[in-house]
Amino acid sequence: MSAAVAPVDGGTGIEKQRLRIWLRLLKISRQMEAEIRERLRVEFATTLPRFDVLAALYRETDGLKMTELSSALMVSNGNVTGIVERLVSDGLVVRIPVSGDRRAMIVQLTPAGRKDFAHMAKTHEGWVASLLKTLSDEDANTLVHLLDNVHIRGALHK
Amino acid sequence: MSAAVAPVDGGTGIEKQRLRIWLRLLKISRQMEAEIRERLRVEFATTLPRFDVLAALYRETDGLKMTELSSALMVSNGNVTGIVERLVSDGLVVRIPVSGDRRAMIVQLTPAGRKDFAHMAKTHEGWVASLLKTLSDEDANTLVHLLDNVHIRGALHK
DNA sequence: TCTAAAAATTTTAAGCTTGAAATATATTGC
DNA sequence: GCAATATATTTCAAGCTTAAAATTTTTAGA
Repeated sequence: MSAAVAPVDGGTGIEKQRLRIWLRLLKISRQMEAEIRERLRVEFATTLPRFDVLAALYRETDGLKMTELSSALMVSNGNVTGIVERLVSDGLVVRIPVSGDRRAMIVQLTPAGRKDFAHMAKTHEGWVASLLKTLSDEDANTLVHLLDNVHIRGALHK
Repeated sequence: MSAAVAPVDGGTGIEKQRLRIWLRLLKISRQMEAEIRERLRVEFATTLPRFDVLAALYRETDGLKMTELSSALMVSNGNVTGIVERLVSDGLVVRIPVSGDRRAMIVQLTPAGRKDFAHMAKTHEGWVASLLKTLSDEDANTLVHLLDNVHIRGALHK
C-alpha cells in the first residue's frame, strides 16, 4: 500500500487534486480492507488471500489453472502456489492434472470449499454494505458511475 | 487486499450496489499501487512501505515516535520496527532517545533522507496525475467531494 | 528429428505484515 | 513507597508478496 499522507511539495493544481483523490481512495481501501481482514480472521478463522482464491474458484465450476488464477487475482504465480497449498491441506480445494498438458494443474473447489465459501460470501456482502452505510443511495449511484469511468493508464499501455 | 471479483450470491439491490462500489474501488487501488510499487522499485530501488515512512517523517521536522508513526500509517508497531531498521542502515533516518521517557524513540529523517524523499515525492506526484489522466477535471472534482464524504464505520465505532 | 523458444509452474531469497507474547519503563491509586 | 496497570517498543511465528531463477513440458522451426 502507498502513502496515506497529505501532499508534500509544490506542483500544479491539477496534480494536487489527482494526488488528493489517490490518497483518499487509498485511505478508504485500507480502512475497509483492515476491517474485512479482521472480521474474516475473527469470524471465520481465515485470511483475505484465501477468501480471494475461493471467490475466484467459486464462480468457475470447472476450476482454473494456476496462471488463470494468478492473473484473475492480479498477484504473482509464486504467490498463488503457497495459498493453494494451504487451501489443499485444509481440504477446501483440489489440484487436478490437466490431461494433454503435463505442466499445468487445474484448481477446483471441493464440496466443502464450496459450502464454506457460500456462507462466508453472504456474510461478507453484508459487511461491505454495512461499512459503506454512511453513503447515501444517490451518492452511491454517482460514485459507481464515476468509478466505472476510471481507467488506470499503466506503463504497459504506453 | 481483498476479493477483486464479481458478486457471488443473492442479496438486496442496495447490498449489491455497495459491493460493486467496493470491488471497483479495490481494483483501482490495486492497479495504481502495483504501478507505483513497480516504478519505485525500478526508478528509485525502494519500496512502498519505505516511501510511506519517509513521507510521514518528511512533514514532521521534529520526527515521530514509533507509535505515532505506526498509527499515522495504519500499520502495526512491529511492522514499523523492521522498516525503520532498514531505513536506518540505509542512512535515511535516525532513532533518537526521548529525554524523559526511556521507553520511547523518536524517528527523524537525516539530511540525506530528506533530500532523497523530496526528489521521489516530486516524481511520485507526477506518476499519480498521469495514472489518473483519463479522469476529466469535472469528474475529478465530483469524485473528490464524494470520497470526502465516505466514512468507514468499523466495528470499533459500534 | 532435433533444437530453440515459449509456457506453466515451483522454488528461492528478501522483505512486508500481522497478532500475540515479551521487555522495559512510566503512571496511578492506595 | 508499592503494587497494579498502562504505555512504548521489540521479538516471534506464521503467512503473504514479489521478482528472479530453476524445472519441466510443449510448441515451432529448420
